[in-house]
Amino acid sequence: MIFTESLRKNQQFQICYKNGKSYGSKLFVMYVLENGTDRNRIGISVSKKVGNSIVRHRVKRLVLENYRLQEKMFNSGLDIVVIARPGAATASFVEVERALMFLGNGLNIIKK
RNA sequence: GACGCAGAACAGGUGAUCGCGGCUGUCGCAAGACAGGUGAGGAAAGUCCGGGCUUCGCAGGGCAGGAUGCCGGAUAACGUCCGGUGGAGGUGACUCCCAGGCCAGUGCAACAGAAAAUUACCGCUUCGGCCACCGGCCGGAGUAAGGGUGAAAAGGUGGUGUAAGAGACCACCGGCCGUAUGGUAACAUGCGGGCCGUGUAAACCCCAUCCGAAGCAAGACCAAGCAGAAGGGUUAAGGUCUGCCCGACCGUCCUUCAGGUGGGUCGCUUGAUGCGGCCGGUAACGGUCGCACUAGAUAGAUGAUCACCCCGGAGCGCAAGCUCUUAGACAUAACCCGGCUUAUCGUUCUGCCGAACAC
RNA sequence: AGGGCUAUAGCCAAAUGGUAAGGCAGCGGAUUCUGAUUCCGUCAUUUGGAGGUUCGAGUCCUCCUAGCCCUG
Repeated sequence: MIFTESLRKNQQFQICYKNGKSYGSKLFVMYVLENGTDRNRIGISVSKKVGNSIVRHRVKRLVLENYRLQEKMFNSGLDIVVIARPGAATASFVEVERALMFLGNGLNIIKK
């Protein structure tokens, strides 16, 4: 991914939760915060309640793959945190794509 | 043939496009770019055992504690595996079993029952006395066959015997002791004696064997950075060995508050390794020869889309086949091995069984 | 990585291997003109699941399943 790094430290997640804007759908909750750089940072959080290791890993990959394919459509300079809800365990690639577009439009971070 | 039993292997495949982590090569001061090749499992899981490895005051002894528990073997070791013995199940192939010791000691056995371990309620027999028609009552002695209770009642069944009975005696069965034979042993079989305090050690416990502790966030090195203060103990207290004691070593240690870092390299994958042949062994396994190198991430790399084949499901059809649908089960390495346990859609192969079913 | 705890009626929970206490709630009844209070009665067929030891397991043993906690 050209414009994007990943969020790693718990502290960065906490800052995003505290100060960022949030929007939710059936599958995911998204937090967005401007980070003051020209690059995006994305963090994906999948809790144990969603499923076992296989399921959690798959959800993470689906979200990351979708973001990668749609990367150019997003505004830059953002910290994005995506939290999976239990319904995401059985979601397909297309369903994840729709959910992410819906959340992006709701937070006004998609380029027209 | 189907069903069944045992064992082994596999865990969708191929192609195209986009994408990720190591490795190698080329270019580049560097960041990085390009190319090639490589990249999860039978359980990677649960973390239930065992070992390697590393560190610790690396020495040592005892108690406590824990684990194992028929016999023999395999192994680095094991609670694992293999072969036997005994018991249980099945027609059978075969499968299952924490299977030492209540004649060392202590404890427990509710309710019922006379009695739950040196028992006698209802009974049975006999002797004496009294009342006296058959017979009954009281007392003494013998006895444990029968009844009833219970999960379990002092060997069982049948007979001899007797006043009534009793392993008192006899036959068979069971158990114990001794002995002989076979077997490395557990044990089996035979002979003789002879009938003896029930069950529970997944109750405490006894006996035999084994166990130092912690864990790759172990541990080693490099770089960067900071600031100390207060209180307490101080020759018997402390020093990462879970507890206690002895012994030996060190010379300051502990608590609270405050401050700094939270980066990198190694450990890190060549190993009790895998595959194949031959030899030894009933087997587990061992020896030897040849070939192979097959993930090493560090918030943690394998995914997505499309097409075809295969598999599963549904419909049509005598069948061949066609159409539609679904992308599959369980489950993601984190120092490494040997096991165990648990989850799992299915497919294939090998050997075996014969009660019932079909031909 | 290492270690510990819990699971019993809708909720809170007790029980030495021997009849699954008790309270709250619910339901039915009594008392009252009606309601509250009070009193009586009722409510576990699977003690988280599977197997074993035992004459007999909530309890003892083994293996699982959930949930929670501690240390680094």
